[in-house]
Amino acid sequence: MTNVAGGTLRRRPAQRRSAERVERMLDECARLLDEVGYEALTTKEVARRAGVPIGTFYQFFSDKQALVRALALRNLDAFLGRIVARLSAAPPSDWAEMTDLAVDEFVAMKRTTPGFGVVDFGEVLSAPGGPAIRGTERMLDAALENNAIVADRLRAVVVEQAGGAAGPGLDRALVVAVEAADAVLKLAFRTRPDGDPDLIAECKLLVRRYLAGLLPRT
Amino acid sequence: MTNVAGGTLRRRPAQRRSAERVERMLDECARLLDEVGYEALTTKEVARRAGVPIGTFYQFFSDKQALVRALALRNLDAFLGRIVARLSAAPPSDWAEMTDLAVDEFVAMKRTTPGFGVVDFGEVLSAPGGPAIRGTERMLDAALENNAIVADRLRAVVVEQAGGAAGPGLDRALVVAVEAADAVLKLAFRTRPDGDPDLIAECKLLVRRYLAGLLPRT
DNA sequence: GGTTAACATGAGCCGGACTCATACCACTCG
DNA sequence: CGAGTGGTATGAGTCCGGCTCATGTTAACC
Repeated sequence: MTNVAGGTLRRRPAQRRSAERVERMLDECARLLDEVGYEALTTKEVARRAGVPIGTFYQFFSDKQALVRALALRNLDAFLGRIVARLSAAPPSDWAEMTDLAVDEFVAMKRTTPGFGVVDFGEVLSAPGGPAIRGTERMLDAALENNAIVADRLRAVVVEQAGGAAGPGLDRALVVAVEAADAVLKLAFRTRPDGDPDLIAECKLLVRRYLAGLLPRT
Repeated sequence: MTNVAGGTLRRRPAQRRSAERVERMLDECARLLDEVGYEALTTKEVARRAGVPIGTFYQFFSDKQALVRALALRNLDAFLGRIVARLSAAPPSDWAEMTDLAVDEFVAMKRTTPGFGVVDFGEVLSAPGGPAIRGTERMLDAALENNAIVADRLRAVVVEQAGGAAGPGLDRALVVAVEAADAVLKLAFRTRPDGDPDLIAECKLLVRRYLAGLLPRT
């Protein structure tokens, strides 16, 4: 699993104290994201709450985006970790069960993990302002199309679990499914802070129907 | 159709000159969005390019978000206008044709209209940072869940065109379909500036399969 | 104990969002 | 035709947030 230092940190924390500080900054970032959102989040406030001077903050994070990106990656790993854990604990017999499970885990994450789902993996993790950025250095390469990572890891699990054949079609379908599900789930939580159950159900349906034509039933 | 002044402007332009200025500001906003993205867009630069002093800018737009929101609404109206025009010119005989047509129009808009699709209707048009905003006045009510507007208008067209029965299930399905399609299409344009054709095709498939179970075939 | 390199700190710089005191203008009325 | 009046236009200036860098502090090694 990619950990927090996976290319997003300026300096990898060497001492235990530094590592704790980084964690605290990420924690406070998450809480602030829930409280005020991405735009209103300030690095000063994150540093203040984490009890870290602003200078030290910038020793570890090159900028505000890097902070949020690091948090997103941490959350992503937690999310995938939970899915993998549940899959190996009780392997589903069915495709539909498997995707339902993924949706349920997303919902559980959203309810318990501060800052989860506030930032759009696809948007924020790729370059600021999308691919149209010109004058500044592109920070793409590192994180371009990060939802593809979700799809990638899911694919590995999926191919292994269900014994389905891999292929470009499957890959694309998974990326699309993840992107669509992500959007609908975000809508569900925008509509209702605890997640509109109807929309969550509809999300499951969407993924099922989309994938139904494409995949074997194990 | 909601025009630009539909609740998003501080002051409605009375004279012709003012109206032109507002249009120019929106045009420049659109081009800047394509060039540098939302974050790097500055109100000063928009005003400068539009040949309008910054003070005047703020006479019409309460803040940066309001500007982008107004642009999004203008684009949305253009988009829906095109769909309605094509629908009445050559009514499709089929559900699938109709949704394909909507996707094609989205792609055409994206290719010809600066700034289209850069801002997420759902995200930017609702409150900054989602529903979790606390300290500041909420600007929800006006624009909460704007993708619902797309769905709404589509629904009207759809029910009329296809003679299908309206209902809460249909409404929800349309909102979900729009949200999902929007996300996948954005992915298509992030992957390739001119829109990845495979992903565009996959988007059509997604909507077809999702709606197939729900709707009559005319 | 002394030398050196890594790390920590926060005052301050730069620039962007947004305001407000002032100037300008169109129009009315005596 | 000039004074009055209410809306409109303007841009210098305020405030604040992202980010830096000169300086102070600690750790490590000889």
